[in-house]
Amino acid sequence: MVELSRKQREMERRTQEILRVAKPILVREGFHALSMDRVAAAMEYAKGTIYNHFPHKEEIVLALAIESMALRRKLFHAAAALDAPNRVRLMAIGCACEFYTQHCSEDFAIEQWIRNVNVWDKSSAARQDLIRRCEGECVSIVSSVVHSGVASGELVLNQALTAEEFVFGFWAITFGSQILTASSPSLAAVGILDPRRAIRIHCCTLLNGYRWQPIMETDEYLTRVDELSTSIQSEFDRVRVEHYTA
Amino acid sequence: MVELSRKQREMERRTQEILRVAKPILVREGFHALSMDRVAAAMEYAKGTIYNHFPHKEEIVLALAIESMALRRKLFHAAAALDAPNRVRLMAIGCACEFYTQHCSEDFAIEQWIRNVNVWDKSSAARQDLIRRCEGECVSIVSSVVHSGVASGELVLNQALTAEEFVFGFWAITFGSQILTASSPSLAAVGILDPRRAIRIHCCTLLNGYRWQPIMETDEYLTRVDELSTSIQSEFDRVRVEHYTA
DNA sequence: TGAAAATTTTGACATCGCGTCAATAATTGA
DNA sequence: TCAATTATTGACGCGATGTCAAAATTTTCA
Repeated sequence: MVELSRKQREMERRTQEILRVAKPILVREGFHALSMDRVAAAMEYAKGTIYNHFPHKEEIVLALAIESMALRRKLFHAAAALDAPNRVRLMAIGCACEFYTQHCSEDFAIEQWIRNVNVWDKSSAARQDLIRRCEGECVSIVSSVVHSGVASGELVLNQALTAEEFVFGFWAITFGSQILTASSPSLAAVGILDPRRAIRIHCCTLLNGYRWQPIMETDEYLTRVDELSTSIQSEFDRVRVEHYTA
Repeated sequence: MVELSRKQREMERRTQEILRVAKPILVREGFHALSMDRVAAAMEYAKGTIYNHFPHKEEIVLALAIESMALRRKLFHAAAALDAPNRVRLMAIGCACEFYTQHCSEDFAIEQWIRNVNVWDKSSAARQDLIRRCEGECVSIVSSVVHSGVASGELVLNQALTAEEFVFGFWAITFGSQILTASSPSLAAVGILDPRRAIRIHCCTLLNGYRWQPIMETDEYLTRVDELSTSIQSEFDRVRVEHYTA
């Protein structure tokens, strides 16, 4: 029915509005500051109405995380779609990770909330499923590049690792370095001043260690990543803007 | 004065008792469940008395994290003290990380709380300093092994990376994989069934990529890490038990 | 159209946790 | 012994959560 559909659209529109109100509170003032009362006040609705959309604030957080992860997936997709050698496409996905952390820092911060047990356990199976699927798709995008590399003979994966386990290494080092950079109290004090550069070098060395062709020297790699990062920036920007305006 | 000192000792004893009560609540039921009222009730003191020891629960969490990180440092120290080639000592530190995550899982979980901005920002500069120092010491232990490797000629670090930046790569990949393993919803679904093994392989490849001598093949490395892990287990256990009984 | 039925919104309410602080209890010093 | 000092207590104000009966609004259908 048209009427029902209109109501559903209105409902959906307000759900989105709740998320728009909640996001800056969560990002700028933290989970604690995000209260149903406050969201309701900001929207000029009663608290009960907000509870009609989300059973608790954890569900709001997961809904926000789903949007954030969708943006990540789009960036990964754009990077993998590059018309370039497979190793370069993998580098481009690395650039996507860097772009996401730096220029979509709110989304990066929101994404981390899904790792909080309290948030995760309290939220609905439906949203948990969406998260799982999106994360799986991100891994798939990367592993498809790895599969291409194997298919084209640029990379030989002996029986020791599957493509997904190969990806896991880069996932871990990228994710780990970004979390540590964002949250480690002693990083600068200990002499790690440019963690991004360090990790780029490690990724290059790891790829060389697996003999992914063409082998690149550190300096060459750093230069190429810089160029790649610059050249792909506008495409990433386009994806981001489109994501936010949609 | 003896009297004053006795009082101080009693105060200190009770501070410890608070931590002993708080730890299982935090670990098993989460930050939210850890309330001052509950700690007070469990200890049969009034809430105000607990507030004489800690100004808020975040400070309790940081105090617990300091203990947990001290245990990590001891394990790192034990691993680095091994009478073995430098590359093997580095492997042993990797084993220490694995041991810590698996067999000191409560401490591993507590450690992560320091990365929560709300917890971190709320806590005292004194405890923040202790955390920073301990983390710095952990990095130092690892980088001293790297320095040994460089000094003995087993590893050539060109001007691209400092020893600390070198360490950062292994820190990131180890930390990242352990967080992902503990909290990533899609890991198993995506086909990463033995993340620890995958990361061991990645670390081996990375070390080989940097040509840290002696170069090891994957299979040889996996076997040696298994042996090493088994042989060093009892030492780690000793360190852990001593830490808990102290 | 209009009135009954269904749906949505509202905000008061019970409950719980935080952090404070004046009152109370315990300890110390002389 | 008693005044002074120090430590403990728990009631209190505040703010957040999640619920639910009452009120308001929308839909249905004669």
